[in-house]
Amino acid sequence: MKKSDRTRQDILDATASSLSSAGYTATTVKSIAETIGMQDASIYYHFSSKDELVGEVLDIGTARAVTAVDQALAELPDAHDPREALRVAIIAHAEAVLGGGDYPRANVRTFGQLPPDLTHRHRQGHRNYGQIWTQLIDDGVESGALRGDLNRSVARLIIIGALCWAIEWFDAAEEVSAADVGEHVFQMVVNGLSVGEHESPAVSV
Amino acid sequence: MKKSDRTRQDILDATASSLSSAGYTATTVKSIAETIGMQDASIYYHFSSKDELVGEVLDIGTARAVTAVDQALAELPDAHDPREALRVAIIAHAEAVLGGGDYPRANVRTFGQLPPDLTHRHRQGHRNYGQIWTQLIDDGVESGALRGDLNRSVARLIIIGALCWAIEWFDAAEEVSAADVGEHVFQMVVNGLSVGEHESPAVSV
DNA sequence: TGACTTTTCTAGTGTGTACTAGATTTAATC
DNA sequence: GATTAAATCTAGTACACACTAGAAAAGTCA
Repeated sequence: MKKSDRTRQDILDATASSLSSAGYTATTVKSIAETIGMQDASIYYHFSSKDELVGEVLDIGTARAVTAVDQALAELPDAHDPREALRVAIIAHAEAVLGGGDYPRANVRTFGQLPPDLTHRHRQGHRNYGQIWTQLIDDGVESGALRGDLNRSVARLIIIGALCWAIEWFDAAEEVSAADVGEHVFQMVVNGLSVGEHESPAVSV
Repeated sequence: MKKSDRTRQDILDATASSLSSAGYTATTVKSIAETIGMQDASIYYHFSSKDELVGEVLDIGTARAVTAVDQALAELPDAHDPREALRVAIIAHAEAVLGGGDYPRANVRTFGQLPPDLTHRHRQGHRNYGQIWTQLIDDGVESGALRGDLNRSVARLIIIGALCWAIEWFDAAEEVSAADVGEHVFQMVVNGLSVGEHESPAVSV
């Protein structure tokens, strides 16, 4: 029993690592097996198919990203500026996807390259994640802290998009931390959304 | 001579279409041939390999995006606000990639899924394109219209990233045009960058 | 029409992929 | 230490892929 769990975990880790750096197609069952010193056929003792294995990795990645953002929001003081909530969420997302482990990264990296079955399997998870951001933006607009003249759905997708795409250049950008990227996205995007005379928040200016 | 050119163009068009909707791996030589009613082997009379064909499609896509942005900037009045230049460039990019043909779209869609040879082949093209944006941001900062306290390189990548990622959700977003997406990115990102008391531009507020 | 060139097709090759079946080894239990 | 169960391996299948060779067809022009 023990052995199996350990091996299973090794397989998941190797898959997450490969997905996050090489993408879906280049992640072959054989390459995963080689990474952990096994024959490719042995993988099938633990997982019934490549896609079931990949699906499990992506599930873990989604869960970790959601947890990271939820936890960051939970640590806010009871009465807080809705902009601060957005800031905390953006930075938590950036740290989870860029600086965190391979699992959340695999999620973003393989987005748009997955076979239809897997895409469909994770649609609900993505919707749920998007819901967190919809709520944050709605709170901001309804409290008057954020502009209401823009399409909220488009605004949400632009924020998430800027963060997700960062995975394509983050590794090559030296001297910039994951939190830095989040801070930049917040500074650019939220100060753009924010209504009024810009009492620029502590961090900048 | 005529026949060959026509067929060649059909092959390029079919490849661009497939790349932009299905990605690199799912774009097979056979599927391209089927789209235009040929046998897969016949493709090789016109192109020596799949990657040469794909490379040519990507070259065309890059050229079209560059042309679109350059042209939009050229149409600005001689004396213009650097923010307006950024706005015009952002909208031109959005229209080229989202609303334009399959070629620029293929470029963005396959980013990160290409084999190393092709990635390397287009590195210079991407750098040149990035240079346009670097210049726009530098102009803005040096004229005092844009904040100088943020990392310009990160800012540039965030803007381009927000635009590129839009390809992943744009088709599903109804009632939003490519120009709308560009306008939203500008409103969010540039008003966040801009220094001072926000004389919100005509379009919004 | 007939000679010639251009273009496409038929029929394959070789390689890499996910996956399977059954033998073999390793580990746990009595 | 023998028996059983768990885990891995060896050896293969079937299929999709990019690509090739040479025959066939289509087009061109005297």
